Amino acid sequence: MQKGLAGLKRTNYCGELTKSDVGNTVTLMGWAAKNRDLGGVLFIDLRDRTGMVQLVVNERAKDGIFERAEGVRSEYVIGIEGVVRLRDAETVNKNISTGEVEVVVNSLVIYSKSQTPPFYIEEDSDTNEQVRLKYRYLDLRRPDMQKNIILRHKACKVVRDYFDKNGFLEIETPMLIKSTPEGARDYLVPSRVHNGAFYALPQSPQLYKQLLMVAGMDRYFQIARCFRDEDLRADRQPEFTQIDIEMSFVDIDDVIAVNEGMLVDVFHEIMGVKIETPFERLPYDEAMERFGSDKPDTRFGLELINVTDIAKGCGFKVFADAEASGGSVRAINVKGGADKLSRRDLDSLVDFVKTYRAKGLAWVIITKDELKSPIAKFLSTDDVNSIIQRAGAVVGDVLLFVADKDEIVFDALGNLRLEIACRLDLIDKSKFNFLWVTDFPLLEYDDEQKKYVAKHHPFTSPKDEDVELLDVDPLKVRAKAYDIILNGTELGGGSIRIYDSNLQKKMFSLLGFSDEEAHKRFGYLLDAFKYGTPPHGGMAYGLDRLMMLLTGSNSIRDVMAFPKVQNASELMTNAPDIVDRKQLMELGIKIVSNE
RNA sequence: GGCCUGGUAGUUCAGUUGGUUAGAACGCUAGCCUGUCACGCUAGAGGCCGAGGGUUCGAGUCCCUUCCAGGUCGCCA
Repeated sequence: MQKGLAGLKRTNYCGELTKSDVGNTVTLMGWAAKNRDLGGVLFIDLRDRTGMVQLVVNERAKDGIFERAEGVRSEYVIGIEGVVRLRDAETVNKNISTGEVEVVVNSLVIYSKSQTPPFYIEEDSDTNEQVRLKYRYLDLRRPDMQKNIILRHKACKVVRDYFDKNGFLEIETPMLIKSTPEGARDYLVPSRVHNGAFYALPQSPQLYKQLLMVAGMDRYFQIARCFRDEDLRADRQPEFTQIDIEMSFVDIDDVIAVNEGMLVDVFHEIMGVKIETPFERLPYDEAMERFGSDKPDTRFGLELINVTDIAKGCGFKVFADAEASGGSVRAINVKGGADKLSRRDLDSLVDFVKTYRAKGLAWVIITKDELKSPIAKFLSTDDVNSIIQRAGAVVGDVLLFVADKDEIVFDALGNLRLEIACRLDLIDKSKFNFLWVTDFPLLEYDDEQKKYVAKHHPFTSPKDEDVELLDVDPLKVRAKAYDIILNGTELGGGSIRIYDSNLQKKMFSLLGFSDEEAHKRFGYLLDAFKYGTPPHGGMAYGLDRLMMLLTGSNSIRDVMAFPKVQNASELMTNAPDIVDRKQLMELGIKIVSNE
């Protein structure tokens, strides 16, 4: 039966005991990580959030302590009172922070016993994630998970302190909001009071933060939970956290400066890394041309080379056709690749680009006196020389070509570039390459829906000098949008917003909303804009992705306490689950089978 | 929805061409052990081989279906 703390009061944490505590009587509480029973003396490693310390019990100890200690198994929760003692030089354990001392136990209470845990509570567990997630409360006891969660807390604190210091107010926005069917799929919450009506969970606090600017709050931030009902990935969860920011009376440079300051603080406090500002800025078009990606990893080369003009006239139909249908032929030059990429490797790279809808990958190996390539016979000597010259290729290099629509060429080569860098170990892991990608297109054309869609979101302002193009050539209009990229990962993005209700109306109409529709969905925003709206703009970061980078994790799940698995369920609680008929009745909901 | 990888003891894995009673390590249980820290020694328990169906004299192994987990494409304004 439970017996409270049994008269003990904790005086110290396990991991914090040092030589300076020698001689002190301390009371410790925690989990028994290990019990080494040597017969006449036994050792227990006692663990808490801060680390571990070795307890010693001798068989001569009074009050049956030795017998009780012998019964202590892994993960029992115990409290002890004891005296800190210096270890003999030859028994010091250099592997733990408290290895120079140990605690001689004078009294011992077993607060709770533990079943044998399904996996070892240790650093670097190799246990299947399925098991770890089912017993997440045990997984979270492991030191590396505790470290991640603690670091996340610290990062949030740095962020809060930074924005506070810079005049931002932390303001909460609602979780039960109006659905906006634009963008990702919404999670819906049925209303009991309004039969047949639904709230949505926010995909982001976007409109509320803009309305806070209209409300004169001037500078807002929030560490906000967001929800998107889309398929999961290693770096995507259905609920995730954004560091969300909005500022009044600013343009791009102001927002960028504030955000660079935040990243400087975070990297200094959390990583002890001094990062240089201002960060490089790269226009979207250049990012795509050079790296085939709007979030380029600039820690290595392998830049894209456009050879469309040379390839269009060659005898290789695939190249000629790509040009003729408005696409392009582009290549990357793998320096010295002839020795590093076997024929088998090349074949696997062909398969690799196919996952990005490329129809194939042409390769050319440059040897001393000939080209080794399936397409060599289609290329004239002139063509070959021009390509080699443009690519700066020399003997031993391998050129890899994709020909298709630009979109596919960029996607395939952009990802191929990363794949090769990874395989050939070309990435300097010690680098932190921060980069702003700017001048995104405001709109994209969606072939399926046959209409324009917003690249960022419908509230993004066009660049001042491009506003006139809205009527003439909307796809040419560049946005006041910017993404922050670190080592090829998009940490966040933002934009300067439209603050003029007429421009906002025009934007909605370009996106194919009738006046009526725009009013129904976003009327409150358009109305608000009629009452004096400051120019404003902001930014949002994926906190989980940031923590993934800061902790060197491979998955976003390792920086979240209770993540969901790929089918969006939670293995510990088994959510989502069916609910009582009575609950559904109250909500006026009837389940219709999907089959 | 598509593609790829995996599922065998509590955990991590091995399991030959389809062939007797499915193995190892760690963990667990019991006993011994006074300086261990991956303690050691001795003994022992522990299996619906993800599930269902099929082929076969015989299936962990081959085939089909299905479930689960991971990665990824689509999707993610």
